[in-house]
Amino acid sequence: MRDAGATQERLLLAARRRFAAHGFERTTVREIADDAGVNVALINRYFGGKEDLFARAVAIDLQLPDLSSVPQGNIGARLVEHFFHRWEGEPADDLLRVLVRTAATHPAAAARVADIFESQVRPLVAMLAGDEEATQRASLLATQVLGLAYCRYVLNLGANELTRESTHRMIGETIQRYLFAPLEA
Amino acid sequence: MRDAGATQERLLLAARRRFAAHGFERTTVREIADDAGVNVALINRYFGGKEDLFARAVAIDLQLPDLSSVPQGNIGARLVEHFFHRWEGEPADDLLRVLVRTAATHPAAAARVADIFESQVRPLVAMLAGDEEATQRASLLATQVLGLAYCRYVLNLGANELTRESTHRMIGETIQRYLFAPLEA
DNA sequence: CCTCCATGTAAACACCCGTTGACTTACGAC
DNA sequence: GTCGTAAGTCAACGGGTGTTTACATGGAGG
Repeated sequence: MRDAGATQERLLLAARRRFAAHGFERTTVREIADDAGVNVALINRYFGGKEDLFARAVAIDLQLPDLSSVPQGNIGARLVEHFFHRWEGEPADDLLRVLVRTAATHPAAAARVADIFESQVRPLVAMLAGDEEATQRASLLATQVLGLAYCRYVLNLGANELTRESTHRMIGETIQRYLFAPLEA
Repeated sequence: MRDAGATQERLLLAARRRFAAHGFERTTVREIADDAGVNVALINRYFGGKEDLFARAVAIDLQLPDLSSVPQGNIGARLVEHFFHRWEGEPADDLLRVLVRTAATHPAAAARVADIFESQVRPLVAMLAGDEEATQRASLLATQVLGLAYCRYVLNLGANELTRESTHRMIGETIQRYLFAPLEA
């Protein structure tokens, strides 16, 4: 009944939920502790403080799919499918939302997004489209994917319209273009 | 030297700057008052409180350009040009940044974005592409434009790469597709 | 069964922030 | 010139939040 590891996990889960829903500044450590069903002081005991808990909560892996066996013409669609699945499929859908929401106001989260971009997205794009234009293509891709996440999962803007099949296709084609279409006219 | 209107303007300007740079929760009314060179109490006297000052600070008009004389094939490019000019050209570039940054965590700002979307973007799209698919096309457009703003002006993600001429063209083509390309396969 | 340490609790501390009310100062009217 | 009112200042209050310290508790080892 008294398990330090389990309580740490419950605190992390509650923290991600709160941070994802209301951002860093608007969530209090007491709320998180209440959600987890433990005392507030344990946050400081186990993580050091609110900031450290936050850092642990946003230590997220994108789990980008293996695209080595996907035909080049289908990669855009495959990526969009992956992202939608990632955002809506699992119950722990807060994993990425917390990042997109909090990165707007919390420097550490913004740095984490930049890090994910550098270490996970850019290498993948480089592998697909070559090193030369990888940074620019990855930047373009980021604007569309993060924009989708920002509108749909942070602002709930036009949420009803963004799940339709045609939307997947339209955005998939955009990703495809950003990856492979010639950059110069 | 003692001009109520002028001090209110100075307070609004300082507020927009702070809110744009650090979001709503992380900026204090004392900072704003100091920037404006006046006493804190004036914020409450003139605006009622921090929330009301914020509401006034984000009362922004998109100033979407008149597209009636633009050939249909150039509308995407024209819109992208307008957005880049709007974001980078003027000194008061905080006007939109404050919205995109704060909407992630402040309900009033999120509501304001939704309102701008409904009252300014959707009608324009409806005029260009017809009422039938206007909502979906406007939603798609929003994901790309807000994503660009979010990456470039909130996160500073790949900022160096996103100003190039080719980027304008790539994103302009995306806008063009979201406005006019057939939605169904 | 007793003891000891990790686990968890409770209360208080220290600080910051938004707000308020009483006070002071400048400017215009007469 | 003086008087009144708007413009601006000052200091204090009240609430909330992250953190800390001292205390309680439960379970494993002797």
